[in-house]
Amino acid sequence: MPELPEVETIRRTLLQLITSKKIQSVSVYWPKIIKQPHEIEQFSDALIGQTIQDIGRRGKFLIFYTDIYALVSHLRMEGRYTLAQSGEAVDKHTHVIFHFVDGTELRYRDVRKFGTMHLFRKGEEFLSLPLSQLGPEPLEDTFDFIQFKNKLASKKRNIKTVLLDQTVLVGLGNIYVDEALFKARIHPERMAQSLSEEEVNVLYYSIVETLSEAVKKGGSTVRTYVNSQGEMGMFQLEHNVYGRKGKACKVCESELIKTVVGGRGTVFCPTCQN
DNA sequence: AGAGGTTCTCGGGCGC
DNA sequence: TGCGCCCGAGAACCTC
Repeated sequence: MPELPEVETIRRTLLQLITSKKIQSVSVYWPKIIKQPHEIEQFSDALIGQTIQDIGRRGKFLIFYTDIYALVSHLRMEGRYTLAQSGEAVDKHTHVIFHFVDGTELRYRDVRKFGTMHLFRKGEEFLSLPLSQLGPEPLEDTFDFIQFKNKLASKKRNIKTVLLDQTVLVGLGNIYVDEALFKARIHPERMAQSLSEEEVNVLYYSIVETLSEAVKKGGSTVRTYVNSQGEMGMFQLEHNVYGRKGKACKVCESELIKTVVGGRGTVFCPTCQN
């Protein structure tokens, strides 16, 4: 599910909704979501009495900062957060609930149960997995063109697969990688190291523009995703290729093709992207 | 029926 | 043979 724009939208929404709230207790109904600490009771007990101070984001990870902890949360395919009143019916796909002292609660719902949570002492969250190996943030100054170019030159894989590798850069998933490659007019199966400097340059700016534009629009709404207030993102209206298999390319009218690249469904324009 | 927005692990193959 | 890297497959789940 959420890629960088959706996670950023969720971060901003949740920040408004739960900052300064104090946790009274934590319920975990599907322990496998919690990857650290291994003992679920330690996870729940540690958070009792903690107050939400801030919410950060690193790539597709949300980071909830409390007084002394950093809770790192990945939504994978279908994870969702909602704020509810205690006492409201809990549906069967809700796996973790953070109960606040004010009678509201933050619920984590995840139909496929792929999402993960790791609890660290604040300051230690970047020292080990899952955050320790991540590449640069494409919307920050740390996304350096020269480094990006050198990284691509060292890879012997197709460009789509390389861009999905979160150690190369963070934030791109299956939707935005197809969109960025379309914008850059690059075929998803091109070998990364075969790209000219000019092509890498166009790709670099295509990634930045695609993601920042999507953040501005509140992300995409695809199937099950809505933000934490139940609002839908609007960027899907602007998709040029994702979800448009068989439709006409908005630039040249050619029929968009769907294939599999690196095991992922991939839509592109056979005329514009080569 | 099988694909789906994600990422981790594992085993095989290759080059040095 | 050993090591490192790369790649693809499979797994973690459920819904339509």
